[in-house]
Amino acid sequence: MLNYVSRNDSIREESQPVTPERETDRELSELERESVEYFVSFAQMMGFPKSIGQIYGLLFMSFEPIPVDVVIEKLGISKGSASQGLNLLRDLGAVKALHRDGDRRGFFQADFDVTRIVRHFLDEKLLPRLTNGEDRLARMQSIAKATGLENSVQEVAEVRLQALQKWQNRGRRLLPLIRRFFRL
Amino acid sequence: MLNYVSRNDSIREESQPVTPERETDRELSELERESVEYFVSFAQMMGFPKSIGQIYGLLFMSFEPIPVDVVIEKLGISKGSASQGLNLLRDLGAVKALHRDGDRRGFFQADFDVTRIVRHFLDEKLLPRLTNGEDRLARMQSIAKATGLENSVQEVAEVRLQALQKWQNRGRRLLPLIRRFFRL
DNA sequence: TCTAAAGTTCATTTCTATTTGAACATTCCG
DNA sequence: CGGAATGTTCAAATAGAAATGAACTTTAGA
Repeated sequence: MLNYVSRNDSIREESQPVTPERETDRELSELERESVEYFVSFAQMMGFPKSIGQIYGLLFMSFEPIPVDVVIEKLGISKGSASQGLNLLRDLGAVKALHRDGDRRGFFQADFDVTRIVRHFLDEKLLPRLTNGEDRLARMQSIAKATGLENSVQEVAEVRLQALQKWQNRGRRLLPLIRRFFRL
Repeated sequence: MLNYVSRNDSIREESQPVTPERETDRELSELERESVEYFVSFAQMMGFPKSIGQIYGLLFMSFEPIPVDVVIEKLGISKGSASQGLNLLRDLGAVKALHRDGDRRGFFQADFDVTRIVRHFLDEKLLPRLTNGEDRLARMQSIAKATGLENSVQEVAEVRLQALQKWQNRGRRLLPLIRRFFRL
């Protein structure tokens, strides 16, 4: 949390005790640690990698925007993970990129509304699976109807596919229900 | 599909043309292949390993109960996977174990009602995560209230945690909604 | 223009979940 | 019993996902 000033190591030559850059600023506070764990679990539920949850969890509990290098140090993750993770989060709209005058680094701030993340999950993860299931089911139904199967077998297959269809339909109808429920 | 007779290789000495054990019986029919893929996808959505989906998919489209060795041959999976997978499915109630007189092998049959699988998902996968989230959130709230934080920081933290609480609550209320929707 | 900081990319490594298969246990039947 | 068929277990192999980090590109400002 708090204040991440650009560290122009070159200028400050072991002089003033200017906000002496306490070691703890580079470590997670108890609150940050809990937030990180909370969102790691959440991210995994949504099918995102751990690092995404870590980054969002950190930003969520950060009092002000954080530059990438601080994200890296605090979470102990690599430059690559941080860069990719932040870009993904930005694309999801879960995180906003800002910049500050006199600082070349990009800063990031969490969007505290998880709406976009949930919507992305529904649209990009759940919906495709549902659709995929519908396609496959339709294909099975046409195979079952096609000639070439014993009558008894065909009948059994059709009964089962019908039962499956019922569930598939329920799943499909659940989606808008969830959307309405979460108002998104 | 069809007829899996105990193969007592010892007795049938290259004599009668008794249901000549066509090669195709050991391979997946088109319908079975689709069913397997369908349930592999479904299983993965529910957080189960692929093999669970394969096995269930095969049994779902099988006209009659199948013995373990046929599951192994048709799916090309190992004895271990088949054994463990079938036991898990049996524990979930997704599959029923039977035995046939004059055959030492155990036979398995799919329960065509996916209710149990979905219920297991809700109870064992979703609910624990929700509860875990609630615990962590409560912990964060008590940390935030505790002394030791700047007033401004504390206030910001509390506002954010409140927003999070709102989502956590929604998630919690969604669960019974889903249950009602699926009638389980 | 040149340099160093910042950021990106992606082949390689690391980590984790799943599967395998061989050893072991059990059961059925001669 | 004896032993073959069946089923279980779990250490080790494998595959797939994610993270790393070094090479590369871009940018700012001296």
